[in-house]
Amino acid sequence: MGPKAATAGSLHEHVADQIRRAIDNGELGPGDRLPAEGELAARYEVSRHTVRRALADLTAEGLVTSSRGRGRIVRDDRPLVWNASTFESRARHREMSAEVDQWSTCITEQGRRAEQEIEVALVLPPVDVARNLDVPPDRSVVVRRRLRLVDDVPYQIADSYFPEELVRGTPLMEPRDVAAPGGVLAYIGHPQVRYRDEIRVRMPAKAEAERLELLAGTPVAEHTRIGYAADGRALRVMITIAPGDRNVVVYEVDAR
Amino acid sequence: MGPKAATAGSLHEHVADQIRRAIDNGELGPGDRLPAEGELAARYEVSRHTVRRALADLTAEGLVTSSRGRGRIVRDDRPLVWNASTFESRARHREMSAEVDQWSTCITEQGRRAEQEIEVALVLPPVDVARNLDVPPDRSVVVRRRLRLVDDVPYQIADSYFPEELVRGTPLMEPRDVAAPGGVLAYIGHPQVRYRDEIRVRMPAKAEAERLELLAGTPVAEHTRIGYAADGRALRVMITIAPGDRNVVVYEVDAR
DNA sequence: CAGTGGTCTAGACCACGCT
DNA sequence: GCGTGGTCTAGACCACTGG
Repeated sequence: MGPKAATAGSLHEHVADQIRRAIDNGELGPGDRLPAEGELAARYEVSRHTVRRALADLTAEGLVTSSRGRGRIVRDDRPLVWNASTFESRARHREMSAEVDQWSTCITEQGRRAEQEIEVALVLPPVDVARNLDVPPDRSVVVRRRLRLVDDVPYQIADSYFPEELVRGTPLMEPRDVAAPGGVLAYIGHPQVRYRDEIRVRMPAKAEAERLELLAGTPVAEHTRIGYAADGRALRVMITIAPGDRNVVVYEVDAR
Repeated sequence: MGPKAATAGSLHEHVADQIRRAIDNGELGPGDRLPAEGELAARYEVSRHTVRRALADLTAEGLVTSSRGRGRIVRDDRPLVWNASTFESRARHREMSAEVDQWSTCITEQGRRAEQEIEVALVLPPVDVARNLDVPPDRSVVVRRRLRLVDDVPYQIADSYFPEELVRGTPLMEPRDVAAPGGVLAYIGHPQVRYRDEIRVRMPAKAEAERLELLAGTPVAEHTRIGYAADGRALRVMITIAPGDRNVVVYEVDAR
């Protein structure tokens, strides 16, 4: 027969549609194993390459995963909730113990185990950070880089940038968990009274995907929080990379 | 030579890395055309299939686009801002003309042209909607489906679900723009005083990708807003699908 | 060791955009 | 009509997983 007609109702699309349908209507549930490539090729009477193309598309859509030797399975994503509107609020600080940080509390409340890998450095700020922090781009800033883990699975990357003079000699320069009544910035004399959050959605860079151990077809939210003092000065820029398969971001808003 | 060594430093990864680097350091800027597949195959001394694999990965990462006959070009994404915290706030309603709706205003302020295609229907609610709206899953609800366009480009899908008894006989049953001082729900006697927003990040379903004319490798934010009355009753569930290449979601938060 | 997915080649034809 | 990407086959070997 030779090569088939192409484009619109292409063979690989047909194969992908069949499998997608099986997943949508529950024939194939989360965790189930897909038939092997060879079997699918036989079933639909196409070459193995065509089956692989269909499966590659489904993988890019985030529906299935593959691993060598083990086969392909339907993904099972049940993200945890991250309440960005109460996170770091002063009300929340008041009702919480001063000993544990906000992040750990948020996760522990959902019955999971939280952990952070922390690293502190003095760096030249990325251009976006310099602009938002209102410092010259050639002026070093302090960055606290955290990899947050839940039950030993990477969950978020969260990098906080501070003007150097603000945090020099404070506990924020130490690469470990810090917590204080009312929040650490308030504790060192610079309470944040207002935030601006910007949320972008994109595919991860290669380095991010590796650090977070992301499967193919997993997008991330890039959540930027700029914290301001009462006089309008920017105190901190926090950039959180939150994989879509592990995070739901929540805001509770008053319709004032 | 035959088939090469595989996996870690695979050939297609090498090719992809080279091109990625050229994009990162500006050798290839947004809008620039990539060399043809054949030329890349020759340059890196691999088969065309291997080049295609590398380019497919870059496409899935959202870095490049392709179209038949025209070649591949580096993507240029400059998203518009959507301020979800002031959107629909009563303060915002007060300062706005009662004649135009919030969405159009938000876009017009950024110097662009907004448009909506609206459709109203009576449907059985999706399970999530039924739960959030606190109605039985077999009880019909009213849905207002909107496709929002900016300069004729699809920008968001926004579907609002209402309990039927709430909107029967009101302007909300009509498939056209509605606006009223203080917001339409307030106008018909059910002001929203509080919202809960949930933001999920995922790859689009096939139908969504087609409706929004998304390029491969474009993730979406699924933004669910549940509006509550003063007595705690849920009045409305709005589900917005916002493509990552066209949207930045913003929240302004008081650190009360 | 058998079975699965991962990588790669060589070669063919089709559909589209542009000139 | 030429050049581009899109689809497809047939066949080969490699690497990992699990019994």
